[in-house]
Amino acid sequence: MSQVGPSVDLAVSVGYRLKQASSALHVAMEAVLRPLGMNITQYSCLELLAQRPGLSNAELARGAFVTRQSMNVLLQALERDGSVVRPPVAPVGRALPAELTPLGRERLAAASAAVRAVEDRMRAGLDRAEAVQLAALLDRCVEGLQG
Amino acid sequence: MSQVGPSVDLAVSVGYRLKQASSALHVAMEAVLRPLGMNITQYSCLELLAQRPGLSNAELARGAFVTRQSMNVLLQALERDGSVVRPPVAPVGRALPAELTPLGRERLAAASAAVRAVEDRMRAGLDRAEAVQLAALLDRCVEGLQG
DNA sequence: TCGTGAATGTCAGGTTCCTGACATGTGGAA
DNA sequence: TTCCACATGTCAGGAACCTGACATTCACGA
Repeated sequence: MSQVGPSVDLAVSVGYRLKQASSALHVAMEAVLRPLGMNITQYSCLELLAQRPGLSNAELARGAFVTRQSMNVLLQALERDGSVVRPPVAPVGRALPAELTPLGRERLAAASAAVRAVEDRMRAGLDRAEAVQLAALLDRCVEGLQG
Repeated sequence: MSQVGPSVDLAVSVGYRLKQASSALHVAMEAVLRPLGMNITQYSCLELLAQRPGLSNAELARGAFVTRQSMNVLLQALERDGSVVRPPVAPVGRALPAELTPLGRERLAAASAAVRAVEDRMRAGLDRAEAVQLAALLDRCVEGLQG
């Protein structure tokens, strides 16, 4: 009984579950970040910069799964409010390595705690082994879609 | 060595993998639906109607993880091109039960085959048991986030 | 040496989705 | 009955993201 009609059976579709889980995570993250005056993409950008200082706009865009253009306007906003700094001229090529400011680190700390709480809630029904396995399965899905 | 700093470790974050997988699926689905002149949300709407005829605008919105307002403009477009019909007056309450037309079913058939191919590609590296388990784990994540 | 391709930053325009708001219809509680 | 909470459909305005395009910079090969 794999498939009766021409349709994708949403009740057992991995893709549908994926979208559902992603949507729920999106909503939950927006809910906890809004009181902090922060966006999901803004948070992603700051988090990426905390773990890999010096990332360029294009690299940040790939890491946050948005286009260079979207990340660029976001970075300009983060520069304006003093969370991020970029050199006025590129040290090599055209890439401008971005860095967190102390203010950026401070804003990230609050956001990161809130997001970690959300992630913990998401994994509440999973033990450690299951969480690891879920991550591995998702990785293989990405490989299948990209490779 | 669970966590050294205040940050969420993206390299092992389930949430990050989830966003990555969802993004890859989104890109892949858009790529196969674009030649058919169709949107992801449009496809979701038609697929939902195929499996549960008579769904209202609000119910379709919840099923496709968008707002009523977004689904409404989408439904109006699908009505204009003749894929969907809604009664001019609500049979009960304010809900207008939507139905697929033969044209809508036809357009869905092509889209559904394309999407199924994408989903198969996503599960290429997973055996049947792993796919079932992935779906179950994602379900538990949703429960954790919503409950 | 030169030119070709790839990657980057950036600007402009358009599309999609969301938030806020309002009117309408239903069902239960006072 | 009457009132109030809730759900639905719909309109208007704004925020976020994307596509298309262009100039600049580097690496590689003819």
